[in-house]
Amino acid sequence: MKTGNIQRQTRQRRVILEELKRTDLHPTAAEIYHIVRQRIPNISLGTVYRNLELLVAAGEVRKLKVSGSRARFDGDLGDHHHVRCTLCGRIDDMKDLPVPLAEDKFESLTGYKVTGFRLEFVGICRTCRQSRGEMLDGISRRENGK
Amino acid sequence: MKTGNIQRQTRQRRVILEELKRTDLHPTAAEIYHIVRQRIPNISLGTVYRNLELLVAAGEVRKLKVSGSRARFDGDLGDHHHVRCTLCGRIDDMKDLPVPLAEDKFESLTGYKVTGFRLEFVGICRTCRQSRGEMLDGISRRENGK
DNA sequence: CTCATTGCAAACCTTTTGCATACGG
DNA sequence: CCGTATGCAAAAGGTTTGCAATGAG
Repeated sequence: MKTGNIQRQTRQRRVILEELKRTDLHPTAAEIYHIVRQRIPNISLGTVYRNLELLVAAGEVRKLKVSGSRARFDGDLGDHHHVRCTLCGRIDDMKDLPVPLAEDKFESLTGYKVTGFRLEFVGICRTCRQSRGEMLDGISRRENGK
Repeated sequence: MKTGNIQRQTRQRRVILEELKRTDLHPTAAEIYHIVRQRIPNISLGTVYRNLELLVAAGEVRKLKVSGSRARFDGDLGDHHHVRCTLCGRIDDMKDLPVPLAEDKFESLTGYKVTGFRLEFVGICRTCRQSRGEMLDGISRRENGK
Protein backbone atom coordinates (compact mmCIF):
# COMPACT_ATOMS: atom_id res chain seq x y z
CA MET A 1 0.00 0.00 0.00
CA LYS A 2 1.18 3.45 -0.80
CA THR A 3 0.19 5.09 2.47
CA GLY A 4 2.78 3.63 4.80
CA ASN A 5 1.11 1.72 7.57
CA ILE A 6 2.08 1.93 11.17
CA GLN A 7 4.77 -0.58 11.96
CA ARG A 8 6.26 0.49 15.23
CA GLN A 9 5.05 2.02 18.40
CA THR A 10 7.10 5.13 19.07
CA ARG A 11 6.84 7.51 21.96
CA GLN A 12 6.18 10.41 19.60
CA ARG A 13 3.30 8.62 17.97
CA ARG A 14 1.77 7.49 21.23
CA VAL A 15 1.90 10.93 22.80
CA ILE A 16 0.40 12.60 19.74
CA LEU A 17 -2.47 10.16 19.78
CA GLU A 18 -2.94 10.51 23.54
CA GLU A 19 -3.13 14.28 23.38
CA LEU A 20 -5.50 14.15 20.45
CA LYS A 21 -7.82 11.83 22.34
CA ARG A 22 -7.64 14.03 25.39
CA THR A 23 -8.93 17.23 23.78
CA ASP A 24 -12.03 18.23 21.93
CA LEU A 25 -10.56 21.44 20.59
CA HIS A 26 -9.79 20.02 17.13
CA PRO A 27 -6.23 21.35 17.15
CA THR A 28 -4.18 22.15 14.08
CA ALA A 29 -0.89 20.35 13.42
CA ALA A 30 1.03 23.28 14.87
CA GLU A 31 -1.12 23.28 17.98
CA ILE A 32 -0.57 19.57 18.46
CA TYR A 33 3.12 20.21 18.00
CA HIS A 34 3.10 22.76 20.84
CA ILE A 35 1.07 20.50 23.12
CA VAL A 36 3.27 17.48 22.52
CA ARG A 37 6.42 19.53 22.98
CA GLN A 38 5.53 19.92 26.62
CA ARG A 39 6.13 16.20 26.96
CA ILE A 40 8.71 15.64 24.22
CA PRO A 41 10.57 18.95 23.96
CA ASN A 42 12.72 18.01 20.99
CA ILE A 43 10.03 16.50 18.78
CA SER A 44 9.99 18.03 15.34
CA LEU A 45 7.08 19.47 13.45
CA GLY A 46 7.78 17.13 10.55
CA THR A 47 7.33 14.17 12.86
CA VAL A 48 4.01 15.52 14.00
CA TYR A 49 2.84 15.87 10.42
CA ARG A 50 4.06 12.41 9.49
CA ASN A 51 2.39 10.79 12.46
CA LEU A 52 -0.85 12.63 11.98
CA GLU A 53 -0.93 11.37 8.43
CA LEU A 54 -0.27 7.82 9.60
CA LEU A 55 -2.88 8.02 12.32
CA VAL A 56 -5.43 9.29 9.84
CA ALA A 57 -4.53 6.51 7.43
CA ALA A 58 -4.82 3.99 10.25
CA GLY A 59 -8.25 5.38 11.05
CA GLU A 60 -7.31 6.38 14.59
CA VAL A 61 -7.99 10.08 14.16
CA ARG A 62 -9.87 12.23 11.70
CA LYS A 63 -8.67 15.11 9.62
CA LEU A 64 -10.98 18.08 9.29
CA LYS A 65 -10.04 19.98 6.20
CA VAL A 66 -13.25 21.87 6.21
CA SER A 67 -12.04 24.87 8.13
CA GLY A 68 -9.65 27.64 7.06
CA SER A 69 -6.30 27.04 5.45
CA ARG A 70 -5.05 24.77 8.19
CA ALA A 71 -6.23 21.23 8.70
CA ARG A 72 -7.59 20.34 12.11
CA PHE A 73 -7.53 16.94 13.72
CA ASP A 74 -10.17 15.12 15.72
CA GLY A 75 -9.38 12.21 18.01
CA ASP A 76 -13.07 11.47 18.50
CA LEU A 77 -14.11 8.78 16.06
CA GLY A 78 -17.73 8.78 17.18
CA ASP A 79 -20.50 9.76 14.81
CA HIS A 80 -20.83 13.49 15.07
CA HIS A 81 -20.64 16.65 13.03
CA HIS A 82 -19.21 20.09 13.55
CA VAL A 83 -20.01 23.77 13.85
CA ARG A 84 -17.40 26.17 12.65
CA CYS A 85 -17.11 29.83 13.54
CA THR A 86 -16.67 31.92 10.42
CA LEU A 87 -14.89 34.60 12.41
CA CYS A 88 -12.27 32.81 14.48
CA GLY A 89 -12.24 29.39 12.83
CA ARG A 90 -12.92 27.32 15.92
CA ILE A 91 -14.78 24.09 15.51
CA ASP A 92 -17.18 22.66 18.04
CA ASP A 93 -18.79 19.26 18.12
CA MET A 94 -22.39 18.68 17.11
CA LYS A 95 -23.39 15.48 18.82
CA ASP A 96 -26.81 13.88 18.93
CA LEU A 97 -28.21 16.49 16.61
CA PRO A 98 -31.97 16.71 16.96
CA VAL A 99 -32.84 16.43 13.34
CA PRO A 100 -35.57 18.95 12.69
CA LEU A 101 -33.86 21.71 14.59
CA ALA A 102 -35.24 25.21 14.72
CA GLU A 103 -32.67 27.90 14.21
CA ASP A 104 -33.30 29.64 17.52
CA LYS A 105 -33.12 26.37 19.37
CA PHE A 106 -29.84 25.64 17.68
CA GLU A 107 -28.59 28.97 18.84
CA SER A 108 -29.56 28.54 22.46
CA LEU A 109 -28.22 25.02 22.41
CA THR A 110 -24.83 25.70 20.91
CA GLY A 111 -24.17 29.39 21.42
CA TYR A 112 -23.74 29.71 17.69
CA LYS A 113 -25.56 32.15 15.47
CA VAL A 114 -25.93 29.81 12.56
CA THR A 115 -25.47 31.36 9.15
CA GLY A 116 -25.56 28.23 7.05
CA PHE A 117 -24.36 24.70 6.62
CA ARG A 118 -22.43 22.59 4.21
CA LEU A 119 -23.36 19.15 3.11
CA GLU A 120 -20.76 17.29 1.18
CA PHE A 121 -20.88 13.68 0.14
CA VAL A 122 -17.62 11.88 -0.37
CA GLY A 123 -16.95 8.82 -2.39
CA ILE A 124 -15.19 7.54 -5.43
CA CYS A 125 -16.24 8.82 -8.82
CA ARG A 126 -16.97 6.66 -11.81
CA THR A 127 -13.70 7.49 -13.52
CA CYS A 128 -11.59 6.58 -10.52
CA ARG A 129 -13.44 3.34 -9.97
CA GLN A 130 -12.89 2.35 -13.57
CA SER A 131 -9.25 3.27 -13.72
CA ARG A 132 -7.67 2.19 -10.50
CA GLY A 133 -3.95 1.83 -10.59
CA GLU A 134 -0.57 3.35 -10.02
CA MET A 135 -1.44 6.50 -11.93
CA LEU A 136 -4.07 7.42 -9.43
CA ASP A 137 -1.86 7.20 -6.39
CA GLY A 138 0.05 10.29 -7.32
CA ILE A 139 -3.03 12.29 -8.10
CA SER A 140 -4.71 11.10 -4.98
CA ARG A 141 -1.85 12.09 -2.76
CA ARG A 142 -1.62 15.49 -4.36
CA GLU A 143 -5.33 16.21 -4.24
CA ASN A 144 -5.99 14.93 -0.78
CA GLY A 145 -2.84 16.34 0.62
CA LYS A 146 -2.21 13.02 2.32
CA MET B 1 -15.51 47.55 5.06
CA LYS B 2 -12.42 45.42 5.30
CA THR B 3 -13.08 43.22 2.32
CA GLY B 4 -12.55 45.62 -0.57
CA ASN B 5 -15.69 45.91 -2.64
CA ILE B 6 -15.81 45.86 -6.39
CA GLN B 7 -15.49 49.36 -7.77
CA ARG B 8 -14.64 48.96 -11.40
CA GLN B 9 -15.52 46.66 -14.21
CA THR B 10 -12.27 45.34 -15.63
CA ARG B 11 -11.79 42.93 -18.48
CA GLN B 12 -9.91 40.52 -16.24
CA ARG B 13 -12.72 40.44 -13.71
CA ARG B 14 -15.42 40.03 -16.32
CA VAL B 15 -13.66 37.18 -18.08
CA ILE B 16 -12.95 35.34 -14.81
CA LEU B 17 -16.60 35.55 -13.88
CA GLU B 18 -17.74 34.53 -17.35
CA GLU B 19 -15.56 31.45 -17.38
CA LEU B 20 -16.63 30.52 -13.89
CA LYS B 21 -20.27 30.75 -14.88
CA ARG B 22 -19.64 28.73 -17.99
CA THR B 23 -18.23 25.62 -16.32
CA ASP B 24 -19.46 23.20 -13.72
CA LEU B 25 -16.04 21.70 -13.06
CA HIS B 26 -15.39 23.71 -9.89
CA PRO B 27 -11.93 24.77 -11.03
CA THR B 28 -9.09 25.74 -8.74
CA ALA B 29 -7.52 29.19 -8.93
CA ALA B 30 -4.69 27.84 -11.05
CA GLU B 31 -7.14 26.16 -13.41
CA ILE B 32 -9.10 29.38 -13.77
CA TYR B 33 -5.82 31.12 -14.45
CA HIS B 34 -5.07 28.74 -17.31
CA ILE B 35 -8.56 29.04 -18.76
CA VAL B 36 -8.58 32.82 -18.63
CA ARG B 37 -5.09 33.01 -20.12
CA GLN B 38 -6.51 31.72 -23.36
CA ARG B 39 -8.40 34.99 -23.61
CA ILE B 40 -6.06 37.31 -21.70
CA PRO B 41 -2.59 35.83 -22.22
CA ASN B 42 -0.77 38.23 -19.94
CA ILE B 43 -3.10 38.09 -16.95
CA SER B 44 -1.27 37.31 -13.75
CA LEU B 45 -2.07 34.66 -11.20
CA GLY B 46 -2.21 37.31 -8.49
CA THR B 47 -4.94 39.09 -10.37
CA VAL B 48 -6.92 35.88 -10.60
CA TYR B 49 -6.64 35.37 -6.86
CA ARG B 50 -7.56 38.97 -6.09
CA ASN B 51 -10.58 38.89 -8.34
CA LEU B 52 -11.79 35.56 -7.06
CA GLU B 53 -11.65 36.97 -3.56
CA LEU B 54 -13.61 40.02 -4.63
CA LEU B 55 -16.19 37.96 -6.49
CA VAL B 56 -16.66 35.74 -3.48
CA ALA B 57 -17.01 38.78 -1.24
CA ALA B 58 -19.51 40.25 -3.68
CA GLY B 59 -21.45 37.00 -3.53
CA GLU B 60 -21.10 36.34 -7.24
CA VAL B 61 -19.26 33.04 -6.88
CA ARG B 62 -18.71 30.51 -4.13
CA LYS B 63 -15.51 29.22 -2.72
CA LEU B 64 -15.36 25.53 -1.91
CA LYS B 65 -12.70 24.93 0.64
CA VAL B 66 -13.96 21.50 1.42
CA SER B 67 -11.74 19.62 -0.97
CA GLY B 68 -8.02 19.03 -0.86
CA SER B 69 -5.41 21.64 -0.24
CA ARG B 70 -6.57 23.88 -3.04
CA ALA B 71 -9.73 25.92 -2.95
CA ARG B 72 -12.22 25.39 -5.75
CA PHE B 73 -14.67 27.91 -7.08
CA ASP B 74 -18.27 27.55 -8.09
CA GLY B 75 -20.06 30.06 -10.30
CA ASP B 76 -23.40 28.41 -9.66
CA LEU B 77 -25.15 30.21 -6.84
CA GLY B 78 -28.17 27.93 -6.85
CA ASP B 79 -29.00 25.80 -3.84
CA HIS B 80 -27.06 22.60 -4.23
CA HIS B 81 -24.47 20.44 -2.56
CA HIS B 82 -21.48 18.51 -3.76
CA VAL B 83 -19.96 15.08 -4.10
CA ARG B 84 -16.24 14.85 -3.90
CA CYS B 85 -14.07 12.02 -5.11
CA THR B 86 -11.61 10.95 -2.44
CA LEU B 87 -9.21 9.67 -5.05
CA CYS B 88 -8.87 12.41 -7.63
CA GLY B 89 -10.46 15.33 -5.78
CA ARG B 90 -13.03 16.22 -8.38
CA ILE B 91 -16.27 17.74 -7.21
CA ASP B 92 -19.64 17.16 -8.82
CA ASP B 93 -22.90 18.88 -8.18
CA MET B 94 -25.67 17.33 -6.15
CA LYS B 95 -28.82 19.05 -7.28
CA ASP B 96 -32.39 18.24 -6.32
CA LEU B 97 -31.25 15.60 -3.89
CA PRO B 98 -34.06 13.13 -3.22
CA VAL B 99 -33.93 13.22 0.53
CA PRO B 100 -34.33 9.65 1.69
CA LEU B 101 -31.86 8.31 -0.81
CA ALA B 102 -30.83 4.67 -0.83
CA GLU B 103 -27.15 4.16 -1.28
CA ASP B 104 -27.45 2.06 -4.40
CA LYS B 105 -29.80 4.58 -5.95
CA PHE B 106 -27.30 7.30 -5.17
CA GLU B 107 -24.66 5.29 -6.91
CA SER B 108 -26.63 4.64 -10.06
CA LEU B 109 -27.72 8.27 -10.11
CA THR B 110 -24.35 9.91 -9.66
CA GLY B 111 -21.78 7.30 -10.61
CA TYR B 112 -20.25 7.71 -7.21
CA LYS B 113 -19.53 4.94 -4.78
CA VAL B 114 -20.44 6.90 -1.71
CA THR B 115 -18.26 6.29 1.29
CA GLY B 116 -19.63 8.94 3.59
CA PHE B 117 -20.69 12.51 3.95
CA ARG B 118 -19.78 15.60 5.88
CA LEU B 119 -22.22 17.90 7.51
CA GLU B 120 -20.80 21.12 8.80
CA PHE B 121 -22.75 24.00 10.22
CA VAL B 122 -21.22 27.42 9.98
CA GLY B 123 -21.97 30.42 12.06
CA ILE B 124 -20.55 32.76 14.65
CA CYS B 125 -19.61 31.38 18.03
CA ARG B 126 -20.58 32.91 21.34
CA THR B 127 -17.14 34.34 21.97
CA CYS B 128 -16.94 36.09 18.62
CA ARG B 129 -20.44 37.50 18.95
CA GLN B 130 -19.57 38.94 22.34
CA SER B 131 -16.25 40.40 21.37
CA ARG B 132 -16.65 41.94 17.96
CA GLY B 133 -14.06 44.50 17.02
CA GLU B 134 -10.87 45.29 15.22
CA MET B 135 -8.98 42.51 16.90
CA LEU B 136 -11.14 39.92 15.23
CA ASP B 137 -10.60 41.15 11.71
CA GLY B 138 -7.07 39.95 11.66
CA ILE B 139 -7.93 36.59 13.11
CA SER B 140 -10.81 36.23 10.76
CA ARG B 141 -8.76 36.95 7.70
CA ARG B 142 -6.04 34.60 8.80
CA GLU B 143 -8.36 31.77 9.74
CA ASN B 144 -10.64 31.97 6.78
CA GLY B 145 -7.87 32.61 4.36
CA LYS B 146 -9.93 35.41 2.85
C1' DC C 1 20.95 -6.22 13.37
C1' DT C 2 17.48 -3.86 10.30
C1' DC C 3 14.69 -0.91 8.69
C1' DA C 4 10.92 2.15 10.21
C1' DT C 5 11.10 6.48 12.38
C1' DT C 6 13.12 10.74 13.89
C1' DG C 7 15.12 15.60 13.81
C1' DC C 8 16.58 19.08 11.05
C1' DA C 9 16.39 21.94 7.30
C1' DA C 10 15.45 22.73 2.76
C1' DA C 11 11.98 22.33 -0.70
C1' DC C 12 7.20 22.72 -2.23
C1' DC C 13 2.66 24.55 -3.29
C1' DT C 14 -0.86 27.54 -2.81
C1' DT C 15 -2.11 32.00 -1.65
C1' DT C 16 -0.99 36.76 -0.36
C1' DT C 17 1.31 41.14 -0.79
C1' DG C 18 4.41 45.36 -2.04
C1' DC C 19 5.24 48.29 -5.60
C1' DA C 20 5.41 50.78 -9.84
C1' DT C 21 2.51 51.05 -13.87
C1' DA C 22 -1.82 51.05 -16.41
C1' DC C 23 -6.48 52.14 -17.11
C1' DG C 24 -11.66 52.64 -15.81
C1' DG C 25 -14.99 56.09 -14.72
C1' DC D 1 -7.06 63.10 -13.62
C1' DC D 2 -7.63 60.16 -9.47
C1' DG D 3 -7.48 56.15 -7.40
C1' DT D 4 -8.61 51.27 -8.23
C1' DA D 5 -6.76 47.36 -10.47
C1' DT D 6 -2.99 45.09 -12.78
C1' DG D 7 1.50 42.53 -13.60
C1' DC D 8 5.43 41.00 -11.66
C1' DA D 9 8.05 39.04 -8.34
C1' DA D 10 9.00 38.28 -3.77
C1' DA D 11 7.11 36.75 0.68
C1' DA D 12 4.27 34.15 3.52
C1' DG D 13 1.96 30.27 5.38
C1' DG D 14 1.21 25.45 5.84
C1' DT D 15 2.80 20.95 4.60
C1' DT D 16 6.06 17.67 2.61
C1' DT D 17 10.47 15.56 1.87
C1' DG D 18 15.67 14.20 1.62
C1' DC D 19 19.11 12.64 4.47
C1' DA D 20 21.93 11.05 8.12
C1' DA D 21 21.27 9.46 12.78
C1' DT D 22 18.39 6.88 16.05
C1' DG D 23 15.93 3.28 18.21
C1' DA D 24 12.02 -0.29 18.21
C1' DG D 25 11.29 -5.10 17.54
